Amino acid sequence: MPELPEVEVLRRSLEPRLSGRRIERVAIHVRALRAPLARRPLGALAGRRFLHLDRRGKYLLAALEGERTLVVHLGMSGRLTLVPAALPREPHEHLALFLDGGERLRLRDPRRFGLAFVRPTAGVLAAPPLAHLGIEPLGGAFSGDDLARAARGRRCPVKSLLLDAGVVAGIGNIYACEALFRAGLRPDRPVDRISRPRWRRLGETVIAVLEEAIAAGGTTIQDYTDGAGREGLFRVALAVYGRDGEPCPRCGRAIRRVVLAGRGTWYCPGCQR
DNA sequence: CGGTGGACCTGCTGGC
DNA sequence: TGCCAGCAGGTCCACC
Repeated sequence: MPELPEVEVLRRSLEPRLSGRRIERVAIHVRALRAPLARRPLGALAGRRFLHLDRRGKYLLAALEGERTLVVHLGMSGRLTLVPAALPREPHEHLALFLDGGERLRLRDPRRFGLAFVRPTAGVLAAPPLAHLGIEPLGGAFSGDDLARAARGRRCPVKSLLLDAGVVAGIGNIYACEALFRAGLRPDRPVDRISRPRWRRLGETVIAVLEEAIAAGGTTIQDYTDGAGREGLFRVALAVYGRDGEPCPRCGRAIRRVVLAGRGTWYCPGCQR
């Protein structure tokens, strides 16, 4: 569900409400998400205060006192919200951190593709599964040149390159489709048939679409909300994603849906070559 | 080695 | 109305 913009909006919404707060109790209600929920390390978070929230790709990193970091990945359907502690537990609420001040941070995830685990703060970025992540597209260091470099020796469709977290971290299906539309590139164009200027343009559209989505509060299709339960508004700005049969906002031709590498893929056959 | 397809889960929607 | 197929924002792993 959530891609980089949604995780970043979540981070911004939770950071001021979490930092300095103390975890009083940890409740675990399910054995495993995508990986088992380790009871002991999660339970050992009790008594610690939140220091700050960071993000790496689609991972949310909550640094706590005592050199512990809680890492959360929302998978497809995960939702992390801060609610009153007395609010009844909802279905699929798998993990809850009860905080001082009478609130709880809860993780709901119907499909259980998410992750939640604890690591020593010092090594969290260097250890799996974060270690292999590629460049941060919004860090200021990213450009289309990074994509061109990663494409060397490969022949996969350009959309697969954008979705490869080892190349760029945080782009998912929605923003891959939207960036390719804005760059005028067909999703199935092989990466060995893209010119340097085209790569640069794609790099720029990736940054622009991610930044605009963050400014709009992310994209809500079904599940996504920020930490306060607010939905994202970027859905109305989507040009192609989920719009098969609708007219292209630029040329009016019907948006087409195909399946590429197992994922639904939307593009305009007129504008994207 | 790179690339694809299936597996992992639940829930919603649309067609019959 | 009810049922079932298909599809969903992600990632990993087996296989060619």
